[in-house]
This record gives sequence, structure tokens and C-alpha cells, in this order.
Amino acid sequence: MCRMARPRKPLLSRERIVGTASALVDADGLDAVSTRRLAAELGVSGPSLYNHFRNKDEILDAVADAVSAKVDLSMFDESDPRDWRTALHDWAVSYRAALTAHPNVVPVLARGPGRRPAGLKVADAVFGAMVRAGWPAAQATHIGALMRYFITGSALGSFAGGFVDDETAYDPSDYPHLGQAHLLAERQEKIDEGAFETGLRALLDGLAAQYEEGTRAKRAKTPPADGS
Amino acid sequence: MCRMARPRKPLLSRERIVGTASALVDADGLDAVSTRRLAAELGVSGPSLYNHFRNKDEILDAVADAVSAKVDLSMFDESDPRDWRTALHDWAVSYRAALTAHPNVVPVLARGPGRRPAGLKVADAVFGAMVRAGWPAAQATHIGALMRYFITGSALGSFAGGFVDDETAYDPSDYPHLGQAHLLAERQEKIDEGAFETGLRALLDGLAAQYEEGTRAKRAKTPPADGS
DNA sequence: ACCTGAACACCGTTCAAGT
DNA sequence: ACCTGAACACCGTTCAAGT
Repeated sequence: MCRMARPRKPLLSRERIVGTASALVDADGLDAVSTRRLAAELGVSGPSLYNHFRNKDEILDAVADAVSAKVDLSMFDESDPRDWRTALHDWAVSYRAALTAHPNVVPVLARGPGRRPAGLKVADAVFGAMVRAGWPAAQATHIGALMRYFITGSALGSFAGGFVDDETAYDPSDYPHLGQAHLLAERQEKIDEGAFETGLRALLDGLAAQYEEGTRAKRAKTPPADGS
Repeated sequence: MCRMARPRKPLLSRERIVGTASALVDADGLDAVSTRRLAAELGVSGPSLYNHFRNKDEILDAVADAVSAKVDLSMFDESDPRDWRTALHDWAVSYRAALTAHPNVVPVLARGPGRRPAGLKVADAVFGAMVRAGWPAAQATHIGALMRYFITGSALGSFAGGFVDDETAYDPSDYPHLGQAHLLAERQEKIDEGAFETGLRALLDGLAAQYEEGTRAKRAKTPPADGS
């Protein structure tokens, strides 16, 4: 029975803001998220958001990190029996799936992990697993980087979707080999998936060859003599 | 000596607009290009731009296409003696150099060629050369796509630059393998170049292996029997 | 602590008006 | 044909004020 006003439950929380912002990005794209519209969606006025985030970029970072958090990393556990190549493959597939489920967020993610905790956890896990598998630290760093290049590139620049679904856009005298390019748009997902699989396999094949070279050199302790 | 006003020389042209916009993007980033600021830089009022471009996106597309136009495609000429693997390698290096010279433009380019003529010329050249080298059309499409994934991904998400140059950002209990991560920022270019080279080599090694498989299968006309 | 309205300095784009 | 000022419907962010 006191007359002092108890603090009412806050209208907002970081979680609620991130959840609504994510839905907005997924539905209408990155540009659709203005602080004013997001606030309206949450039933508050624009400036209220600044009680929970320093600025709009921090909100989008949190949205992006929620996507990173969905990437499966269990294949990099020490207890997991998968070899590094299989682990890398399965991780890449899981990573790409997380990104293609939220394509509008990819431009934010592609900027790098920055200070985003889930993004850093991903980088940490793959680096640690590659070192444990026998890769030198410098190579392990390169692998983390180049896999990210390929995966985010594939999620961002949906190759086929980047073409226009309009036959007249590709004059044969200008582009002699693009006669079927307008068909790319409709077969988009299949082509992007095929290109991703082809590229991933090539990447892993090539890395396996480099790994073999490395272990052979280590076994020999000296550069191999010529002949058998 | 006539009193009728001759049409004075127009203040603007598409070329002048694109040139100034490119300089603005390179110097201050994509967000620094507002129609009003661009117009001020050109000595005109904002709406004047709409006499030459339908909207701001068209201006940025033209800026991006100017970068694509700098990618060397001579290695794909029919008269060029380079084999497909060497051509693909040299093209990738030239492509990446064009992008890293204008990193702020990459997000626009990464969206795909769309209707941008220079972007389409690139896609046309690589596809045509791969088909001529003996790749099946579907595989040639995949190669164009996956190379673009890797190259734009590497130019966009400068891996090392994505980390923060701040030791305290990487708590060892959270990220046991990132103890040196704050050093990444300063060694950025070297790491990104190393990762690009490692990845490109792996990609080409892997593709060469798939190419071998393909030609072997073709020679045999039937799936190869076991044994030698 | 958390939310508000008012305000500031911006946006992209349209359009009638000028030459 | 090409440029202008005015206008419309927006932005992100700050800040004093309220509870």
C-alpha cells in the first residue's frame, strides 16, 4: 500500500528490439529499417531506442549476430570425430544455410566479425580446429578467411539472381555467350547451389592437396630430393 | 550577331556526374554520396541530376560499372595462348586488384551484374572462354559464379580488417584461439592477400582435378572399369 | 530508469517555373 | 533541353522534460 510509483515494466528490451528489427529486415530489406519505423512497430517513439542501443548500427550488428549464432559449430568440438576436411565442409554448408535464410542481413555480416560475439565465436572455432588438425597457424588464419570470402560471397552476390529476367537485356552482338542469361533468373537457386557445391568441393580438394604437401615435407624433415 | 539565345553548353553530363561520384565514394564512402552533396560538388542544385539519371541507384550503378570496366579480359581472347587455368588465375588477380583499388564500391558490385554493361562483358568473357576450353556449359556457368563469389567476397569482407584493433576485445575465456586477433588489423593487407592466394590456388587445383575427371570420362566413353 | 515531443540537420524525388 | 526553388515525405540523433 505505498503511494510511491513503482517502476512499471519497461516497454522495450534489447531482445524485443532485435527481434522486431530482424523481422523487418527479413520482410522488407535493410533499407526498410529506420529508427522511426522500427519504433512505430514496437509501439514507442523513435528516440526511445537510444535508451537501449547507442545508435542504429548497433541494432543492425545485433541483428547480424543473431544470424551468426545459428551457425552450427559442433563439428569443431574436440570430441567430434570428423576430420578437418569433413568438418570444414559441414560448417560451410551450415554457414551458407544460415545466411541464405536471411539474405537481407548478409551485407552487414560481410563487413567482418568486428565486435560481434557470435561472429567471433565462429572465427575462433574454425581457427582452433584447423590448428588442432595440424595446420600451421598462418595457414589456419588463411583458411578461416578464404572460407568466409567464399561463403559470404555466395550468399551475397547470388550470381544468377544478379541477372535480369528479360531477354532483351542481353544483345548477342554485345555479349555473344549470354544468349540464355535471361533464363538464369528463374533457375537461380539451383545454379547458386550448384556453383556453391562445385566451388566448395574444389576448395577442399585444393586444400587437401596443400595439406598433403605440408605433411610430406614435415615427414621428410628436409626438402625431398629429386627422384622417388 | 543574332539576339536569339544559343543553347549554352550544358553544365552537367553523365560522365562528369559519374566521375565526381566515383571520387566521392573513394574518398568518403558510399554513404557520403547524397544527391544533394554530389550536386553541390558539381556546382548545381540537387534536382539537376535527374535530367541525366533516373535516380540515385542508377548513378551508383554507373560508378560500379566503371570499376568493372577496368578488369583485364585479354586473357580470354581466342588468340591468347594461355590455358584456361592460367587465364582464370590472371583474371582473378586482375579482378581483385580492380576491386581493392575501390573498396567502397564493392557492395554495389557484389549485388551482381544486373544491367551493367561492363559487368555483363566480364561474365560473358569468362563463360565463353571456359566453354571454348572444353568445360560443359553448366560447369562453365558454375565457374563464373563461384569465382565471383570468392573474388567479391575477398574484396568485400576484408577478413583481417573486420577485426578490431583492440586487445581487450577478445577475452581469452570467450575465444580461446583469438589471442593474437588484435594484431590482425595491422597486418590486414598481408593476411588478406595471403588468404586470397591460398584460396585461389586451392580453387584452381580443385577445378583442374574436376576437369581431368571430365576429360577422362569423355575419353573412355563409358564409365571406367576398375583396375588400371 | 525509461519514455516523450520538439528540434536540428539532413535525405531522395517531384514538379511547376524559368531560359 | 536543362537547370532552379519550393515542396513533400521522409531520415538519425540530441536533449530537456516528464514520470
